[in-house]
Amino acid sequence: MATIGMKELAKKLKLSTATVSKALRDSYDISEKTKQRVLKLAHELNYVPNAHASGLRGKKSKTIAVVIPEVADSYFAQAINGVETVAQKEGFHVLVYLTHEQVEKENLILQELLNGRVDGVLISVTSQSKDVTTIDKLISTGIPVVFFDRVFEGQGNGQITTDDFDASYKLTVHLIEQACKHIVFLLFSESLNISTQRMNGYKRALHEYGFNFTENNLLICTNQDQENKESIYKLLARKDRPDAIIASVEKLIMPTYLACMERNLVIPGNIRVAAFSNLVQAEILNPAITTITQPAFEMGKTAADLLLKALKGKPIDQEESNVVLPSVLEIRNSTKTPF
Amino acid sequence: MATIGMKELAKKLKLSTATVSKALRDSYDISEKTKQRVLKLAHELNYVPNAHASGLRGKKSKTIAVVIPEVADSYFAQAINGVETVAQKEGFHVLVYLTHEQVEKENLILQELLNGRVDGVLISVTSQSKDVTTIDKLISTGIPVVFFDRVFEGQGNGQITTDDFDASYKLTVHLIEQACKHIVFLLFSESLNISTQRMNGYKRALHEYGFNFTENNLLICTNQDQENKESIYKLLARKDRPDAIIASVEKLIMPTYLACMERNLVIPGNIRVAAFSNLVQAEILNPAITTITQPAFEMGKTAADLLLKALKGKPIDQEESNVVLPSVLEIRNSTKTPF
DNA sequence: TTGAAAGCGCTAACAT
DNA sequence: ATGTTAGCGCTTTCAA
Repeated sequence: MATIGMKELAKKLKLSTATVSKALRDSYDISEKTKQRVLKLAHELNYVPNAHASGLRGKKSKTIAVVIPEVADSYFAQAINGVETVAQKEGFHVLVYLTHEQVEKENLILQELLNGRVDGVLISVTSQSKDVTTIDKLISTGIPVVFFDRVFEGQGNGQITTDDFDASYKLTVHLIEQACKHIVFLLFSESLNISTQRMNGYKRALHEYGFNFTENNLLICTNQDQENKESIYKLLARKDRPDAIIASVEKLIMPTYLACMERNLVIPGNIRVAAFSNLVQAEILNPAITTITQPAFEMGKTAADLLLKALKGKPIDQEESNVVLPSVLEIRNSTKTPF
Repeated sequence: MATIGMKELAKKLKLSTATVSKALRDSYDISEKTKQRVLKLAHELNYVPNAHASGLRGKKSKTIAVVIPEVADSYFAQAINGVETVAQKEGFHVLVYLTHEQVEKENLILQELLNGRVDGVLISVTSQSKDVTTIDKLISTGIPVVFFDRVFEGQGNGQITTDDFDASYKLTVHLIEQACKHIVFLLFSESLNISTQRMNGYKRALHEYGFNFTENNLLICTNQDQENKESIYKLLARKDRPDAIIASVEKLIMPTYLACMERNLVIPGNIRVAAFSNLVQAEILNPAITTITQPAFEMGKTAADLLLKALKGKPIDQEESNVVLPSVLEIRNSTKTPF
């Protein structure tokens, strides 16, 4: 049993496919009566237009791609949710592609999108991404690209980010106010804008409060949990052991907590810990962790809205294409000075 | 600058599109030399075949849909990862649809997939889903449907599940061995197979150990976090307050922990808590929570493998289409008898 | 070994 | 207000 197509629909109605097509798209030059007839039967027979045919014909696929490093991260999971909400409302389909933090994969994926599969792209780049040629190619092909969170400055048709610098600054100040004297920043990538923004906010706070910033203030992490845990474990044995750690991305929370446990260091008694994270369970961690929480859902929503607006050919002013949403510093027990 | 199409490619090579097409698909009746020439230029010019054209022509879209209740849940995030891994390897694209636990949405989504947009469907149904007509329609249209985790017994082209009954039984026995006398099971849905399986394993253990099962052993939860928290909060004030709680799905962990905190009940001192959850951070919760962890990634992978196999028209035997993977009971502090 | 041509299902320009 | 028809880009007979 195949699905019904427009031709059969037309035949049953004793109309031409053209009329049916127009009726379905609510064209002005079809009589109300005919429209009703068509709509009714289409509904009854569960007519669904063939996506490839309309895609081929109309050069529109009603599909967008979301290209992200991974799904198993609260931020991205929540962001996808936001994207999906908008897409569903507007009748768009969402293709999800995971780069697994590999630039090469990212590039292959973007290449594949060059030929009509999607109308637009939402992307949060890899920690090593630098090259914009494929993205430029997409755009010059007429496929708008909107960045969110991990953006390339000044690229694409829009950028949705958070105030990483400020948030990081505030968090660092908070730690300093909790009497921390040696805060180590766990850096995730040296090229990612979010990483440098976060690092710079941290540096700025250090500077303002008269602390020196040296290489010892930074621990460069990778995408390997085990590796990270070992580096942090070693970090905790340094003679100038830090009295606070800032995990610049969510995935660094686990290795940090575990390393502390293994070293028998109590958080926050012996060491304070804070993280950039959207983890829903932040409050019930042991101890509850102070976080900078991004409006992830909102960001996904905003990015999708912007993309769809671009797809509709609506004019987009500078302000709209460059949105910076505020993160929230949620202070919890992991950074509170115990008495 | 538009993207290059096969026609231009053919012209530049002084060949017909037919030859180019065959060369690209490595057809037997094209000379090796021509194939090389075609492949070379195609690569140089970044030729990407138009997805809609091939989709329309060949009735194959190289796309599968993953229909799930939500992404912001460790299980689903990990499962998508598994699906994506297989899809990427096989050159398939993945459309993700969220039902937000609403049957109506689920149905609309499935309806939309009836017409060629995807070659196959992976689904984990809504907590209220009961009707299989759309799924049957998909299958009879030639679009295979594979269920994972939240399945309809005996439906579709395959089912990937875990040993929920056994896992739940084991967990309950564990609690009983920890001297728990009044274990309450937080039920998420009354119709979902995973829910009933989990509940039945629990009941069985109670029974075997000589405990009565009454309505008081069950707390029916919803999809509303706040609502759930309140029910649990009330539960904790009953004269026969439970000495253990089993959260049958991950999202019930937060309300449970929070309710306990608000009632000043210490886990596991005053009450023990365990959950079905794939939360990566289980170990660093306060306290570390005992979980039944499903092989989520593996399940996604297995489901995708099965679906692709069906798409390739390979024969699938009963055993293959009905996979039950083992969950793991990870005992942590939340259920340990304190001394 | 290569090419000509039909057609996948739909849309839109152009008749009627 | 409705119908005819061409064509989107590709694949696949079938003929050369």
